[in-house]
Amino acid sequence: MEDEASLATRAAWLHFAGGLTQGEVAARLNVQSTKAHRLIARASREGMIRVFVDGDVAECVELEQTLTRRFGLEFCQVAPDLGENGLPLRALGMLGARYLRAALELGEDRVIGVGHGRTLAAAVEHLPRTPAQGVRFVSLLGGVTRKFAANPFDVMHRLAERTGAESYIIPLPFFTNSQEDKAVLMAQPGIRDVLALSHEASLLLIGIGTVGKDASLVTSGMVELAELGDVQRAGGVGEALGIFFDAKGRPVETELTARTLSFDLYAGKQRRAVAIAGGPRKAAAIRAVLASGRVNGLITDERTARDLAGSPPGAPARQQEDAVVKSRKRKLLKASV
Amino acid sequence: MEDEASLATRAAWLHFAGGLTQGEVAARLNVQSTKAHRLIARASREGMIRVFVDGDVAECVELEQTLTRRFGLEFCQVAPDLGENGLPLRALGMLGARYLRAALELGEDRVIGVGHGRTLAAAVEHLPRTPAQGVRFVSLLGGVTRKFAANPFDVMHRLAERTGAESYIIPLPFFTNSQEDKAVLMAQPGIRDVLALSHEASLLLIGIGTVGKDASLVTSGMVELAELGDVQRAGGVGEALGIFFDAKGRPVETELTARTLSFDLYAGKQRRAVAIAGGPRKAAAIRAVLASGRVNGLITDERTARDLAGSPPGAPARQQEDAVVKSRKRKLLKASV
DNA sequence: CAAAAAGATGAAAATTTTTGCAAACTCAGA
DNA sequence: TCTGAGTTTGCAAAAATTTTCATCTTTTTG
Repeated sequence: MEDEASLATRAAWLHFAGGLTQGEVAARLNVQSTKAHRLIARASREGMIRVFVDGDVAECVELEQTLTRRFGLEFCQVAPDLGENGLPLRALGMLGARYLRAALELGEDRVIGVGHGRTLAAAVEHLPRTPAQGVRFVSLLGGVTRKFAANPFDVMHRLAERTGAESYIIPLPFFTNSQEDKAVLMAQPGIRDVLALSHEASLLLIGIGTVGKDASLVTSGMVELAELGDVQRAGGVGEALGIFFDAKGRPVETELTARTLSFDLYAGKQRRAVAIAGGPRKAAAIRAVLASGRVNGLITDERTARDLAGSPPGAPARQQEDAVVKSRKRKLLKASV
Repeated sequence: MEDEASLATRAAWLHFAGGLTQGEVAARLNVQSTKAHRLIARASREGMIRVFVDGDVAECVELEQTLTRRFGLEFCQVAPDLGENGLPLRALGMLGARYLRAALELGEDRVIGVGHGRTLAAAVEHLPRTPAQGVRFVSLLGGVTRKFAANPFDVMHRLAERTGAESYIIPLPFFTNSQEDKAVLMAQPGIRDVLALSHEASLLLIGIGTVGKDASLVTSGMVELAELGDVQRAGGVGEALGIFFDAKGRPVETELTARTLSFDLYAGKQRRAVAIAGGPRKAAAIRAVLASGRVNGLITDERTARDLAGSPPGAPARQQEDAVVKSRKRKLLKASV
């Protein structure tokens, strides 16, 4: 077992780093070429191979500039369209991982706050092993869900595992049962420390949620649909770190607000807060959150970026034509990139 | 032109990040599949694709630990064997580039000193574009060679080009004709400044040379074979930054010493000095240099590491058998990893 | 302006990678 | 020791990739 994994790594190294043909790898390792293939496939499957594409795509760069200007951002990154259905998790995960990696290697941030959501999970998923002792990750919100869906603790754990950094979580529900509960829980010794730590974060990585009935807040069981209904009626369109914003970017106060257990985006100094978000139904939510001015960086995908930029009439149609992604089995790199 | 590069990036992104087949990429981009291939190949060739192999190769990790202990190093990295003939430039280049990149992104070193040699050249060759303004590279030795072979200036230039950093060279021979010449040359205004700068370096990247007749010092025409003979007779076995060391790590004084135009490893404070070296005939030289205690990091390849670790009797022989690497054209990833 | 050189293109061939499948193996439980 | 589910193997076919080569375009240069 152990031994085989090491062999798989070696095979992958020979193939990807050394550029040997799978046949050559096989010869070197004294195995059958199909076995070499399987070793390499295994290494890929287990996520040992990480690929980043660094160059610029003209259209995306343009969108980045447009969005930066339009929303007064400090920076913006747009991932080229991969034609994914539903959430563009792959594209976002990739870019998010690249950003996070750069931040880690730059080493300027000693404490990094982390939000919730499938998109953030995808970013961590794509992060290559990057040693970063001295950095501490801290969860910005309570993370107990009823159903399972990208368990936030897993995300934090994986982050710790990939970087060797310590990571602190808040083992409490995102939304408490009552305002009193919230006060009691927040006063717990362990919890207080984590909350205090989160205020030291110089970089916040956050997701953005919608308020529709397909919002992952609902599907993951964090909130009841009815509760979200209140928010919607009050004008809420987008959520970040448990705060709901209306279309103008103003926080919406509802009964939920008082019992939300999360980092207070409005407390303390303005920090570097980077949102990673995108997807067919997210544009309005993203607009709302950006309008709040509490977020100064955005990582999104090309289609969403186009939406946000105000979809110019003569937009290139060719992307759409055959947007149907053949659902064939995933290619080697596919699974792992 | 400009436009094509962008398209190439998009194609590469679709292929590597999205996992689309080259045919699918072609369809999406409305081009011929062979053109898609060429676009992707181009992106790879230009170093836009970064591949990380995350897993550890058990044997290499073990060797790293052994060497770190045995030579009292601060750190050691061992590249898995790629079965290269002659110098393992690819493996070393790869690991060297990774190290340099990490150092650049960490941004702690404002001045980085750079030595000579094909190995260092290979490391720079593999370095992806890594913006690093504010860093200055400085050549640690004179670099005029008689014949051409990995012209040191080219290395420095490429380093500058890849990183956007300034780089300073010493446009003089490595070995001057006489001791008097050396004094005169070193007093030149421009030269003095560069030498002064090199003393500010907090990180030194150096190569290690042998003293045999195939030493690249000889083949590149920097030294006459006869001159090296003197060194050998005096017990010299390895060279680093123009200083020759005997098997115990003591510097060897010869006639050559007095007219060597290079950074003085013995001057000033001990710095972080990392040697990148490996290859079939280098073990003795590396031992000598490490024994001097002037170097505290080593990046080498698996075979050399095994040599250095004292080649245990029952070492795996299978690696050796078919070490012949077919000299076929490079695979896509090959060029870029 | 025309010839030469350099570069891009697409069809087809050669090579490499990936998958399907049946035989061989492993190993816990009867 | 035998049995059967679950793996692992290796062959061969299928799919994808890379290279080759002949042709066509563009650029350079005399």
